[in-house]
Amino acid sequence: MESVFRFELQAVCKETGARAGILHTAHGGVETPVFMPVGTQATVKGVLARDLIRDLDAKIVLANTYHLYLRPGQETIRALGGLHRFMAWPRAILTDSGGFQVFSLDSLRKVTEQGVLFRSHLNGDSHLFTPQSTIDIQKALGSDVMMVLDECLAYPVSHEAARVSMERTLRWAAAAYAHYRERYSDGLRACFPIVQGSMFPDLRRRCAEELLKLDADGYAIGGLSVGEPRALSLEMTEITARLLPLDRPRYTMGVGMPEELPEYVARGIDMMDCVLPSRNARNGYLFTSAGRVIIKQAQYKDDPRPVDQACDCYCCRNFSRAYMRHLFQAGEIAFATLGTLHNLTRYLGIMREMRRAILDGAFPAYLRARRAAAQVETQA
RNA sequence: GGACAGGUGGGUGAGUGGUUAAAGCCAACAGACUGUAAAUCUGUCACUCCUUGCGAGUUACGAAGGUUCGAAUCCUUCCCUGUCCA
Repeated sequence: MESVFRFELQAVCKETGARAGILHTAHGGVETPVFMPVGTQATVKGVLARDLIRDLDAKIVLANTYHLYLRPGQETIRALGGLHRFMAWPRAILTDSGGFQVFSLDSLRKVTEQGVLFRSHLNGDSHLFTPQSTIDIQKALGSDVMMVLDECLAYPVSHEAARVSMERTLRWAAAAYAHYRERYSDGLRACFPIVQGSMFPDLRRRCAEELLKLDADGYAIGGLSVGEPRALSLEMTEITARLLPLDRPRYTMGVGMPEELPEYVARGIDMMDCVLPSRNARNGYLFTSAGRVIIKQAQYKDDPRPVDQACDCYCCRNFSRAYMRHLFQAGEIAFATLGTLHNLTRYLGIMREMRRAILDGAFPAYLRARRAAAQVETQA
């Protein structure tokens, strides 16, 4: 029986290795390269699932195992028909394992060989997350793409500490994958292991090579955007991506700024996610084709122009910068909605441009143009 | 007319003799944010000067005087605000 989940590679840029494809899931196809909006708590903060579908036409979003396990609990979600039904999102969902919370909640957890012992950030209760339990939780949620539990390290760390951690992440990945194969590998969903190794090429290489033995549905590159210089994130991605199988999707976790997206795609990455478009929107930082707009700045007080004159999102079609600034200053909820809608439009628009360029064999020219534009913005 | 209570930096509001150019909050201004403990967080917020320093000077707690080494803080008078009584 052919698996519902599969990655269809449609085009590869000869010059850069950038790829265009379709990730077929039980909840629809996902054209790649893709940016996945982050919806940690079963909602992309600020926007409705309806907006994500009608306005943004997003095909896949993220949700988070740790957060949904703590509240409302995966059994509650399962009883209500699963995560897709729960959040009225009929399209694909990728769930992160909680590995990022090892990094972001570092003061509330303890890593052991067995797994990660978290003290709940909500009430202090202890919860042990194991490679197997995080897969069980993600299955209960009904995730289309499950992630194995990994240890996301902060930067910088010593080579030795990174090696010890990476080896443990490898053992966890093997355990999680065995569990997944045994119980849930029904072709309706996928499971991705995560390459770690901090900023050490030899560790990245070893980790990737070991994970290849799992013959996984796809591969993620984790442990980036944890405080390292941007060039290092790209370098680690490049080193790692080269080792990954051509016929499997590649996912760089937690990146990046809009001008960085083409750089990842140029290194053969198919999937990305980041909280920047949604979080920064709520904090008044809007991404535009002409650079950033920090909407609270006094210069926008009477500015009648849309946030981005080259954007046709609902926000830019209807509202001025002056209005957006007013909403932000007044603390109005509508600002978060409009700003997030705009920022995600920008991100998804960039991804669509890139996909088209790759399919048209025009990606190298696209990349050069984007790099030139980014150069100009940096100097401005 | 009388009795109380008050008048503090853009707003609010602490401070009731010295470590106070004056807490906190708000507003304003600027910055950060990268598999979301975030509609969050940080910085600036009287003026002038320089050798930019836990630097120097000036002005400032209704007004004007006074006491004191030293006053937003104590005293006197005046002005204003609120409440109550005539």
